Amino acid sequence: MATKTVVTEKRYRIGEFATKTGLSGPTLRYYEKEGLVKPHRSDNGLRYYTDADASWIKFLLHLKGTGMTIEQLKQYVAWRAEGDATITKRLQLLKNVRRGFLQEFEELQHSMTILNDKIDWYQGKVDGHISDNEGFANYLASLNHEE
Amino acid sequence: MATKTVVTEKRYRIGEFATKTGLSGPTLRYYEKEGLVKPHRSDNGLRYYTDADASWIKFLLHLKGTGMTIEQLKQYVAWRAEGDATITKRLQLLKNVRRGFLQEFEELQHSMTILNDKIDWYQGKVDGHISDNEGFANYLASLNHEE
DNA sequence: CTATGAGTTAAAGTCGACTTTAACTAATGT
DNA sequence: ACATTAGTTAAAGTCGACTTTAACTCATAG
Repeated sequence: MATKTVVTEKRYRIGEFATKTGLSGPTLRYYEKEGLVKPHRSDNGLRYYTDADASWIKFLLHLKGTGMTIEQLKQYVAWRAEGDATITKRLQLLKNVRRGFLQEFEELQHSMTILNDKIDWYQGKVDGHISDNEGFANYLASLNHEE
Repeated sequence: MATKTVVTEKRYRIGEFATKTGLSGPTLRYYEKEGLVKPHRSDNGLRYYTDADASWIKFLLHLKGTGMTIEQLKQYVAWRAEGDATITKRLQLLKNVRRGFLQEFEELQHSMTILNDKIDWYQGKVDGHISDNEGFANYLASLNHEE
């Protein structure tokens, strides 16, 4: 009789998983304490994570990247655990997050413009294109940005 | 002999200036303590700010918005106080800030894509376009984003 | 001229998001 | 077997960026 081979999903212990996700071990434990991720335990009591857990963490980090706080993520995860009944709540939460994010995004673009102008101005001074005593306000006025 | 009228710049006391800049009084004092802004004093000892101070604060807030920390702003301000000898240093600092900011910007855009996809997925579930048991991973795969 | 609302200072407190410490147990290479 | 290296917990500490408190003084309308 041939040996039966059970294909088991890869198990990552916390150290390897930390490397994989770019988080630290303590941060993973912290996220777990906050209920954001639920690793599994091997028979010996050590945590292990799977590739599915990695996808989940990545998704969470993207949400976090859009400005969601840990508290908001906890709310989202709590609703998710409640099942389909909370789908509209989750959708609403994500839409609110997107609204805030878009707003922030516009401000970022404006700041980027200002930063670029300032860099150009300094570059001009360094390269001698801008007279020694032309101020930045002056220079800005010479561009056509609204403020 | 006609009365001489000296046109004086408007003076904002801290409360009015806080409203004008969107910062709080304590925050303005904090920034002052960190050397980011130097308000003036009237004869009675109260702080006052001018429109030029407001422009300066706005500029600082834009830099802050691009990800500069208070410490970096302090460095920038310190160099600025040293005069033209530090222009290349300041230019270099701002360019570094821009590099980091652009990098962050790309990550933000990616997160935005994920957030949008997730919202679309929820919307699909709510509207019934997506079958009850199609997971997000599945849905993502049906789009053509790289990850 | 006095009540009420700003403004003053220095110092302590808060908050979010981790990080570090301490005191342990488990796994692994030689 | 033993020395490293990795993992375990709960609790305390850190850090950046403010915010709050306390104990004052100053400004101004009635």
